[in-house]
Amino acid sequence: MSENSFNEKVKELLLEIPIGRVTTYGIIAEKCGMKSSARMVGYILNSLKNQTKYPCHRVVNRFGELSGKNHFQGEELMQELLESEGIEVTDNKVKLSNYLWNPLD
DNA sequence: CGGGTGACTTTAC
DNA sequence: CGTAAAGCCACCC
Repeated sequence: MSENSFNEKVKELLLEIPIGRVTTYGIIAEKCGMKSSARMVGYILNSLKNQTKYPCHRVVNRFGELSGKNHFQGEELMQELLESEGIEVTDNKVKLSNYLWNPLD
């Protein structure tokens, strides 16, 4: 019995994201075996946003936009966290070409 | 069981 | 990366 496999897998994957890197909902979804349901990733992250244990701020949409920043505790908290890790945030988004993390890495 | 919603993605134009 | 439409799945009423 794998419990809430999806939820659990997302948590594990979040903890595997290296500092100074970001990933997308689609990648997480696919890595958890539900690539068709990237929406669920954001939905689950919403449950983890209050838990500082998980780096929810390192998850962006496919264009690198901070789609979840509005759902964070502070309005600019997500960007501040990313910048504190060395990630440059411009126009409310990051450069996936430079910061995107691939689980295979 | 059905309808609405959401931190998304893909395809088409 | 513009808009529009469809797919997707958990959760709530």
